[in-house]
Amino acid sequence: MSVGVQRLRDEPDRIRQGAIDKREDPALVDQAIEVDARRRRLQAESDALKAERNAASKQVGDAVRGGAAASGPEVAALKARSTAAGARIAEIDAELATTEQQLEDLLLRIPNPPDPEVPVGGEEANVTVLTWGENASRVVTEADGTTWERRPHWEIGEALDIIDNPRGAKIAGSGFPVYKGAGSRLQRSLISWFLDVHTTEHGFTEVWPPAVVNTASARGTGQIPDKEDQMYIVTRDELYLVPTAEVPVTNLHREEILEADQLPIRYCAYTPCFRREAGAAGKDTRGILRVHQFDKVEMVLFERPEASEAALEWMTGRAEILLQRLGLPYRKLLMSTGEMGFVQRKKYDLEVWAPAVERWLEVSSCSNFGDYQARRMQIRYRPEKGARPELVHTLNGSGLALPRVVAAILEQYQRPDGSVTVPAALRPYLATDRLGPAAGA
RNA sequence: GGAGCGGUGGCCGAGUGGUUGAUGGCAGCGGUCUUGAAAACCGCCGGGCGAAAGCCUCGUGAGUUCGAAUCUCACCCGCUCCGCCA
Repeated sequence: MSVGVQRLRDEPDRIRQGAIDKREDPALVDQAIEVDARRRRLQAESDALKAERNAASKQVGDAVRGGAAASGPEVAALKARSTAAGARIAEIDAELATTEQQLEDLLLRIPNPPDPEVPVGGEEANVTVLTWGENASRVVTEADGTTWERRPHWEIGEALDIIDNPRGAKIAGSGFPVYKGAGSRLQRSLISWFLDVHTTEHGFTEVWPPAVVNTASARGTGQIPDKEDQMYIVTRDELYLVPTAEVPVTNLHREEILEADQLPIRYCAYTPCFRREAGAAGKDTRGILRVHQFDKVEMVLFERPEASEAALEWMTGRAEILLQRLGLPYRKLLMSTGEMGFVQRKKYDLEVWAPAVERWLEVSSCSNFGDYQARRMQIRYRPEKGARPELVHTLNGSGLALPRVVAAILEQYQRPDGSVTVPAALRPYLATDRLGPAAGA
């Protein structure tokens, strides 16, 4: 129930190649085709027997109403026919059920084939589509020839008393930072500004969803079973803390049939994001680059199939605009088949330059899922009035994730004295043009 | 947490064992009429599998029966009242 049996029959080669390029097992494709054929054979057999049983049952009713004795031999014979068919049906349906389960299991393990434009390979195959802005250097040379060195964001955060990791660790655990004073206000400002730009300039509808979802929703976006290890689970109430707003917002239209004139639907939503980061122990332990709880504004699109390709470019552009207006140099990467996830068809990552740690930091990931997610969630639309429903295409992208944007700001806008200039776009929100001890943090 | 009521097609809403996949209304689509529109009238009008015949689907799952939307059991969800909390 992910790649679609119809497509499996229509273009097995493309799906097989897609699996190879994504470094998954192409043999599953052939197994699935085989199981599908068996499933259809059993289905036909079951249907024929059911037709037989239904006919016999109907005759029982007709005979009794026609005056035959309910306990007479004529009725008894009909009943026997129906019962016999019923017994066979039970056997075949049992086999059918296991076959269907097998097929579903196989389909769930076949990845969404990448878009033809996606470069084949691993990390080395990622294509830098563009770079924007001039990367600042760690060592700054002033006009008078003096030099100073940028300090990493965690030092600045501590020095300005706006990020408190140790106390976060005390009250919740490591990876749960506390933002304080101007740091807290910076969070609010970024969230508000992102949402304001998306809603007032880009036509998104703002959504404020729950920060937990139920099992069905977690399954809908593929969080379970695929990424279950990454999620915090409230077992007592069978709830999952959202790892991204994508999960609740995409599920908004789960199992719905939309009208064509509703599309495209464009949502933006802020939520805190909770991630266990299992298996990432030891990576990026300093600062706020990799944490268990962070804040993010997400864009979620529901599009007509023919529009999704252009929509990915458009949506990625909306995220880029935010970085440009913050004045943060960044690069845009077209991710290779090996780097992109199981369910994506095409994915761009946006990375900002953090000049003190001299690293590119991923702040946005924008993907087109084609109909893959929609199939799993049964999100459909009617191309024309009265036409049969078809699956929509879904897309989503960060616009943007906060911690690394904050880190980049603290490094990029740093001054020799350790204070930080507020990017012009945020000044109306922060009500100051400088973060520093003197700014009343 | 306790008590009660309820979950039927895009929506409202009939239907308590036998041509009911489901009466009726609204919405929608096509047509007649009209300069055009409205009104009126006629027709169409849930979804899935399947090449088709046909099969499945009335919250979900199991059961009773020759046969279930209709009966039984379990579960899920919603609403109302009480309690609790803000």
